[in-house]
Parts: sequence; structure tokens; C-alpha cells
Amino acid sequence: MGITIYDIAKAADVSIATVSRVINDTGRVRSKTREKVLKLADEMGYHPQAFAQGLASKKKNTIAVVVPVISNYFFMEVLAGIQDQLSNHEYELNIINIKSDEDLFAQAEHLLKRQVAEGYIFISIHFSDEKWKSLKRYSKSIVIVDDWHKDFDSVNVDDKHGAYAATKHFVDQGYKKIAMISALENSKPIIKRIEGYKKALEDSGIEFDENLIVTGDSSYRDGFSEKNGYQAMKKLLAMDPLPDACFSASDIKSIGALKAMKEAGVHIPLISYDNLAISEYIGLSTVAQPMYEMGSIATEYLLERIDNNDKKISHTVYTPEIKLRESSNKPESISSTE
Amino acid sequence: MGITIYDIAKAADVSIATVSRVINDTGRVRSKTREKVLKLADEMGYHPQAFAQGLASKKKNTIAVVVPVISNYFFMEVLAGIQDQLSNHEYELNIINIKSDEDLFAQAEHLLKRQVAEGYIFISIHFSDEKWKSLKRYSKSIVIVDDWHKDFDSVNVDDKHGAYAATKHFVDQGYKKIAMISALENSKPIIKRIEGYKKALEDSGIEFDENLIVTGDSSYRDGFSEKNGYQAMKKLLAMDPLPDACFSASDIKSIGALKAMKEAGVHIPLISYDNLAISEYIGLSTVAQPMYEMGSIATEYLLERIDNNDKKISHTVYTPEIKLRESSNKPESISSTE
DNA sequence: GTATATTATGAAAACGCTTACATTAATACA
DNA sequence: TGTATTAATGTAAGCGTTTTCATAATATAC
Repeated sequence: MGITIYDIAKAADVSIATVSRVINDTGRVRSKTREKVLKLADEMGYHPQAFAQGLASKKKNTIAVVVPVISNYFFMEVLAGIQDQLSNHEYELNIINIKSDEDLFAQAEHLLKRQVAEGYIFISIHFSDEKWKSLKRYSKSIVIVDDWHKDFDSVNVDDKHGAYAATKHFVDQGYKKIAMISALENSKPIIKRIEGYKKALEDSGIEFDENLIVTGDSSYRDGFSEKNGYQAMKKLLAMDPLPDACFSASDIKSIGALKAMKEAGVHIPLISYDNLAISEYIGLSTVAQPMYEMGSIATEYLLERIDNNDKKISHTVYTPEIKLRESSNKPESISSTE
Repeated sequence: MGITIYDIAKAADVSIATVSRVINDTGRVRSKTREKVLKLADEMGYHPQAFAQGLASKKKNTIAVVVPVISNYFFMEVLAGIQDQLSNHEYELNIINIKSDEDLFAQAEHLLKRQVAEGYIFISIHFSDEKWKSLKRYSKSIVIVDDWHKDFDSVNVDDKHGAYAATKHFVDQGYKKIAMISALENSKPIIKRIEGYKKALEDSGIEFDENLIVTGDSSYRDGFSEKNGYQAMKKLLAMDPLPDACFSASDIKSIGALKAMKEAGVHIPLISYDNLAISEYIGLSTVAQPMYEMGSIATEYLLERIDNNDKKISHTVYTPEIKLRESSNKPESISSTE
């Protein structure tokens, strides 16, 4: 089928070892020979086959990024950081989508055992301490983004702090009835955000009312969807009196929430979470997660670890920054079509 | 390091051939033996190594999606379609990012020669007829999305028609000075959209003015960015008199354009192109490309072709549908913060 | 109970490469 | 010019599978 190293060796009248040395630039070979091989390889269109190389060298020139859903704006931004950081290196990027309706852990284990990559970045995949630990033996090169384990390099955002700041902002404005749009509570970040929200209320002497934490019914993508945000806001809008303000656990949901408010001709001051690229353009106040940087630094960690496994484990926790834009303003100062 | 087929064979006191047969469920093996092997494999945590399997079987259980930039909303939506379609099959998804500042073709060729995947979906990668043809020999299983070649299955949108419809809509509203926000003209879709725009003007007896086709200066992502759209709109806003309406070649640019208009306190009716998930939520009128479906059908084509290379070549051309929302309305009826 | 058909298993080659080690060729030095 | 070094190349094993073909075990027929 394709051209192999044997074809080149034969054509150049050398051994395959020499061809290999030339192609990989390892070991010494006479410059005349090198040129001959290179010329032939180019002419005949030879490229080493990835699978054969991987097997023989035990080096897969691939980094795998493991995510629960690929097509999600949050991952995209992180991915952009990974991609840019990786573009200076010779690795390929393999993005692996773990199916959320099956056993996540089994899938992760499977992946690692199959040894598809040189290193792995797990994004927003949450395992228990003990499960993470058990993955340790399959690969030394794993970086966790958006979850934490002491044995792995990790990159995180202080979610509790972010939620606290957003809620506190509303408290400082004098609002009392502050709602929260949440998501499925099976993820650590969401739990942390709820904690931050509660803490801010508590510190301000506002009694926590669990009815003020709502989520939509759509379970698509664990509730991280415009639709779910729309539904959640509908619930809030049905309250009497209306909430004074609302903290939303993700930008994507806020887009739906904004839509619901627009339709109802009502605006409840809203602060969201993420700071997607589009958020600025739609005037969404939000707690900014440095997603690009997270991807970028995770990649750095991974490359370092691949290079040297003795390197001590690094954890980065970003303190998110609150971006105040229009959506958190009082009703009077906000535009409305109605 | 890891558990290999030899370890299982030894433990089960059978040959590696038998283990292989059990694991892959190929060939017959006594049910007692099967159970023993299965049990051991499970206990010892055996998973065949991807690279060894790939080399031996010549089957890579991977589909590669090749894109110019991963983190772009358009690709994300297409990817969602691919991913969902693929989730019913046993393939892994390898997303490969071709660097746009290097020789695209060389990179594509390299990929194919390395035989990293069983089949390839090229999205928004544009080659000449002759170059596409030359790729044919490296893999039989290639599907092209957003470009066309007679020798490959392809999925497209009638860009000329879409642009025509958008422009015609403005003409029908009585607008005369209709601008267009373009992008780098090195992509076939952009060229087609410009053609459609021109044709609509021509058919309506409006003289084409090349100054009305603008683009921003930012070349980041070939001009497909909010920033570039923002810059482009700034140029239009500097015109006197202002354009009556504007057709924009992509939603992502329109987000920037809307921002520029909002800042200026002016609104020029705008119709855009793509229909990203967010577009509906920000009231962006747009020519809808069925991105999800495109990804989905491309995947179907690819799987069919992998299965049977004699299958006749399929081309799908979607006729895009124009979605009228608020952004195409006259200034009076549009909201503004100012 | 033996011959025959059938089923289960094993031995070994192959996949295309890397790499340790052995060998040969080239150069240095006396 | 001969020997010692060093550089260049080749040989062959190994990476972990799959798969063909041969063989052993079992079932079926008479």
C-alpha cells in the first residue's frame, strides 16, 4: 500500500537502520548518505507510519485531551489555549470525548490502558480521590483541569471565591432576594459555587432560601445549555415577588436566562460565570475564568512532566475576576425591546 | 509496564492467539476457555494497546477530523454533529488542527501518509482540484465538508444562494446602499458569498460599489473574529452617508459589528451568515447553515465509505435558510442602550 | 471401537518501525 | 605502512498485536 522504510532502504541501497537514523536525525550518518536518503524519501513520498513508530519507540507523539463533551464553549476556550501552547511542539492533539451516559471512570481507565497518548489532560472530569489515585499507575503524565488531586498536576479556579464575589456584589448593592441558577449538582465546581453563594449570604446576614436555587429541566449536557438557563429563569420569573438579582453558574445558561427575561420584558440584575468570548459582546457581567490560560498552563505542565517525571507536582489555582458589564445593572439602565 | 496479551495468555494457560480471539470475538473458542480468559483479562485489567493493534490489523479505530482552527464556533457545531453520529460506533475521534501559517497541503499529505486514522473528514480546507486529486491515492476514505471535489464525498452549503437571499431581502426592503463585511478572500465560501451578494445587486439593477465590501485589519483566524468584525463595522460607520444595510459573512464577525454599532449608538440593519447557537439568543438575523447536520451526514458518508469503498460518491448541497430576527430590522425598532 | 468430520487451540509469521550491538570503513597517529 | 581510534553502516531482535495455517482435541457416524 504505502511506501515503507524498506522501499527507501532498497532504493538508496542502505539498510533500514540507516534510513531510520536519517529520518529521525538520530545517530551519525555520512552526509552523502543522508542526502541520498532524504532525497529519495522526498521523491517517493515517504512518511513513517504513526502506529509502527508508536509501537517500536513506545513514544506516541500525541497528547490526549479528555472532555465530557467536545462541543461546549467552555472547553473550546480551554482548547484554544492548549492548541496554541502545543503548536510549538511536535505533538498531535487527540481530543477524546467521554460519554457522560456511561461509566466515566471505566472509559478513562480504558483510554489510559490503551496507551493512545504520551500524556493526558482531563478537563472537567470529576472522580473521587481514590479513583484518581488508582489512575496514577497507568500513566505518569496526566494533568487535571477543573478538578483536583494531590498526586497530579492540576489547574483550577477558586470557584467558591468567584461565586462569593458575585453574590457579595449584589449584597453590596442592597439586594436581599438573590437567586442562583445552578446546574446538576454532580460536579465539584457547581458545589463550590453554591458554597460561595451561600457563604456570601451568610456573611451578610441574609437567610438562605433553598427555593432560590433553581435549575432548568433540560438535562442536555448536564444542564449547561441555553435551554436549561431559559427554563431556570422562567421559574424565577414566576416568583412573586421577583428576585432582586440573580447569580448564574455559567454564561451559556445566562444566554438563555437573558432571553427569558427579554421575552418577559423584565430584567433582573444578573451576574454569570465563565466569561466566554461572546459574553463581552452581549454585555454579560460575569466571573471570568481564565480559560485560555488554564489550557495553556495545563499543557505546559504536561510537557514538563513528560520530559521529567521527577518534577514536583504543581497546582495552580486562579482567582477569578469579576467583570461587571450591563447585565448586572438595575432594570432602568438596561435596554429592552418591549 | 502494562499488561500485555502474553501476561493473560500465561495466566490462562493458553496461547496468545486464543486470547486475541476471545478479546476480539473472532474465531471460535470453547466457552469455558472464553470465560477463563475474560475473567483474567478483567481481573488483570488488560486492554489491547492501540498502537500494536493498529500495526497488526492495519485498522486504526480512529476517525480524524481535520480543521484549520479547532476553537472556532463554526467547527464546534459541525463537530457536535460528527460526535453524536460517531457515538453509535466504536471509533475514536481525532481532531487535527492544521496550522494555517504553514503549507496546508504538505500538512494534509503528511497526515494521510502517516496513516493515523481509518478515515478523514476535512472541514473548511480548500485545495485546488489537482491537489485534492493527488490526495486520493493516500486514503480512500475522505469526506470533504465546505469544499468540493468530484472524487470525494462532500457536504456543502449553497453559499452563493445564501448570500443572494440575504442581499435580496435588503433590496426588497427598498435599501440601496448595501454593504458587505467580508473576510480574507482566500476561501471558496467567501468568494461564493461575494458572488451571491453581487448577483443580487445586479439582478436588482443596483450598481456594485467595491468600496462597500469591507473587512477588518485583524488577520487572526483569517479574519473570522469578533475583532475583525468590529473593525469592519467601524469602517462602515465612518462612511457618509451610512450604508442602508449590511450583509456580514459570518456570525462571529457580526457580534463584533453589533458591538461597534451599539457603541456608536447607530444601527444598520444586518444579516449575517452561519446561525451559531448563540445567534438566536442575541437576535441576529442570519443565513442558517445546518452545521450540525453537515457534521452528521459527513460522518455517515465516511462510515459508509470505510465500509464499502465501491459505493458511489455522494455530494450533498444544503440550501441555506434565512432566519430573520431583530438585527435586520430598521433602526427604530431596535433596542439601544444609548 | 475405529474412521471421519468438526471444532478448538497453538506456532509462527507479519505489520513497519527503533535500537542495541556487531561489523566494516575511514581516519589518525606513530 | 601498520596499528589504534573513531565514524558509518548493517544485522537482528523486539515492540504487542492479528491472522494464517497446522495440529490437537473432541464429536459424529458407522
